[in-house]
Amino acid sequence: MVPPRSDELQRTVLDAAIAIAANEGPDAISMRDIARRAGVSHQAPYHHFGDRTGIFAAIVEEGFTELAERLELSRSTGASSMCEAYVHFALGHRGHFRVMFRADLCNLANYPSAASVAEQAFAVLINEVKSIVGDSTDENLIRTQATFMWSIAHGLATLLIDGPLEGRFGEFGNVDELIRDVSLIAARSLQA
Amino acid sequence: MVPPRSDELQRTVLDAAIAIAANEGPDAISMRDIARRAGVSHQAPYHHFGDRTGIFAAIVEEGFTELAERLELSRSTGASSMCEAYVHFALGHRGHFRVMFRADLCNLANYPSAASVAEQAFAVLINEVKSIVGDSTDENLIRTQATFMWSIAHGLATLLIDGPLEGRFGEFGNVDELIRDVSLIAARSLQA
DNA sequence: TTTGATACTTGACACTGTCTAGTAGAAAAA
DNA sequence: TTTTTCTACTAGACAGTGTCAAGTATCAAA
Repeated sequence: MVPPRSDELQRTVLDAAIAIAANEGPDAISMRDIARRAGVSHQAPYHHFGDRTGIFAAIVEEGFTELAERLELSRSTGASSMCEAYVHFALGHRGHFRVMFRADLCNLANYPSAASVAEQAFAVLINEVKSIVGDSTDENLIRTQATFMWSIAHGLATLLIDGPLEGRFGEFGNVDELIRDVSLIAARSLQA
Repeated sequence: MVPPRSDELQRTVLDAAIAIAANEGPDAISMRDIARRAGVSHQAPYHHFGDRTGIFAAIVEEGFTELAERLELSRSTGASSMCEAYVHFALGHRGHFRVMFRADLCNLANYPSAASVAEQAFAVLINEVKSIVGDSTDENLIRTQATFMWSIAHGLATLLIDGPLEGRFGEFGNVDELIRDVSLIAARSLQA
């Protein structure tokens, strides 16, 4: 077996795992299979990630880091575009998204830095809701509104990725348009 | 090994699988482990379910059957209570719900009866939206509204089950109240 | 009495994650 | 310059998994 002896094995393994998660789901990820494709021994990936859940933690961390960035960027253009940003991130990073919310794959309590960036992404969302309904509003109302907004974005993303929406309304037409329209309804009801 | 020689093995296996899916996630389901606990050989469950995906198909079918019933029952009391019914079903049947939307676990194309009841549940939802916004409304608008309603219910259910909502707003208080409030906002924006 | 179906059992296979114990090469310390 | 230490791997073994193939005991129908 030829050792590639390169520090990029970590990245190679991670990218392979993300691609498999996107196409076949996270459970189809096999450490040995990835090692085989990378041309290294079956134990090489363990050096970089500890164990299988270490790979999932790395994916979660990378995913939430980018999600937080995207949400932050969309803040200036209002709640509707933040919702759109959430859904578009999910569609563009299926591999990450499929892992990020699967608590059974990886206990974030064991990976503090991953848990921290997840926390950060949620904070952006809640701050946006606060800036719309007013920071001084009843705590309970803010909770309700934030949950509403998050549910819409998360639900639409999940349904689009998992497939039950596909082919259910004729030939489906323009997905981006559907995302925009749903996001607009959500943002409108937030103001009211 | 003592053969229980009872037709109830199928039910025993199914219940064990559902319980494991609810507590540790569907991927923790092990055919051999379930067989061991049921006191039968490692191949006994295969007689009833064909292979591992057969168990998932059975869970999907049972889940969508009950979900369709619950949604149908809630129709008389409006869109808000249908949304509540969806979320409460998910919380009360975590094992089923966790499997029902995981396309990677089981290709429904191979299990027509499961696919059929799933289709039926979605139809109830869409019919309700039609009866609210008006059957003659623009096809595209109905699609948007139905997607909106489904996303809210599905998103809230998923977030509650997967845990990211828990402990994020103080001690969380009354979950039923949160579900009702979010459902009310959603139903209100549907009318507008 | 034979046949056939049902509900299992047993054994084997390839594959998995992970534990343990190495090793080749480069950098740091003596 | 030699020795030590660290990094990035390799190699072998183990228990556990889903699944294929080939049995067997029980019972109803022909």
